[in-house]
Amino acid sequence: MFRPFFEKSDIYDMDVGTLCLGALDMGDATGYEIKKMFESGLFSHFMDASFGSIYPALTKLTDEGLLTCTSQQQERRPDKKIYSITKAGREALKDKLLRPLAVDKLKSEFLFTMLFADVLPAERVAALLTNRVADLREELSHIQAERDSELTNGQEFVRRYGEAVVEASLKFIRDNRHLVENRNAMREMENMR
Amino acid sequence: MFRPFFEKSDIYDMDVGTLCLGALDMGDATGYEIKKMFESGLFSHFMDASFGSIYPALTKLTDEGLLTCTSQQQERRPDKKIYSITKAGREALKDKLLRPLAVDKLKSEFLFTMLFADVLPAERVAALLTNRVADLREELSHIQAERDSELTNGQEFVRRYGEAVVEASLKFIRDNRHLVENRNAMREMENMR
DNA sequence: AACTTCATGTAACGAGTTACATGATTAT
DNA sequence: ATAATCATGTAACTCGTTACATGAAGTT
Repeated sequence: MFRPFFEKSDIYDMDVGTLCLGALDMGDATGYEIKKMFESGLFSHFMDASFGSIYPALTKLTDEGLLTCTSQQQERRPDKKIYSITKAGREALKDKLLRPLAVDKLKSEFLFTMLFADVLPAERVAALLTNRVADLREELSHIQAERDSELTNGQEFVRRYGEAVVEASLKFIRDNRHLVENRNAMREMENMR
Repeated sequence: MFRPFFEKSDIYDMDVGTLCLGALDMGDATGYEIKKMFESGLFSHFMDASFGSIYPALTKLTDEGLLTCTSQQQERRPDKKIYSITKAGREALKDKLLRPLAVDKLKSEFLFTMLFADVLPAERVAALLTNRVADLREELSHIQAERDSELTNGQEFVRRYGEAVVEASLKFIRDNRHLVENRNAMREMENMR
């Protein structure tokens, strides 16, 4: 009988605090800059967080001694708070990264919608596909833009992974959109086989 | 200047209620069966929900007239409640599906972890990759198992999409794992280029 | 014996988002 | 004029999960 060697509560939860720790492991940054990292760049492809969760997380992590914070005065603006990860912070991050991972789950509104392609107006389906292609192309160009920068092996692996998946999606849509766009063409192909 | 033609609140939110409506559009089911659909089968690849959200959603949807419910008595078990989507329910679903979509976002703990491959123990990285391959293989076999069933074009599109992405991921890992597994090999390859 | 499947439901809790507060500067 | 960028922070809210309650039948 299979007995799990870990409890559910042990499963590594990629919460905002951990995300911030990860971001700061790559260099000092402010909360604002961390948000930007989640919006563009390597991180953006598989994580997200809002200011409303980043700022409190940063405060909490600092209280716990996992980060240090230096304020930099600015004129006519709130002080810039530059956070740095501490040794304890690096250890806490590494600790989290050694825990069992949950299987990733994609939440795709696009795929959910495509499930009903047959009952949706043809223009809607076409627009959905076209937008999707545009989004993927944009994502691809962002990913490729990061090619030049000096990345660790891990970062480069992740970058290429994203690139590969986006390229495969793009190719798939190119090759298969007729299936949902042109319903008659589909039936003809079925018959030809 | 760009003026958005829709408000944020208009953006289609794939909440549990909508997921249930979608599931029931494919045929009558109980809450328990809907949960199973989210755990395996076509739906499972990009959505999820627990009993704690499915049952209340079903009750709410019924109150709103989007579903009807017939109880089926059972011996020594709670009555089976079979839900059917109503005409109003189908319209509500279609309505939702016509709203602007948010760009999908993958939350991947695997990729987040791989970002730090360089500072993680080699065995951890190897195990991560091996587990990932196993998970993907399993997912692929599930997706392929659905091949025979009679699917609508939309469903078949989604099935093949999942298949294509999983295959691409598998191929990617096969071709690129050396990048994070064997750090010296990586450097040698870099020099050879 | 112990666990899984069947079957529904509720309450407590948690982690996040959205919206607000504040406000100068620069780009369109 | 209007909006976006910079910059931080808090409070209300939302949506969902987890854990519990209940309990028989079948599987390992």
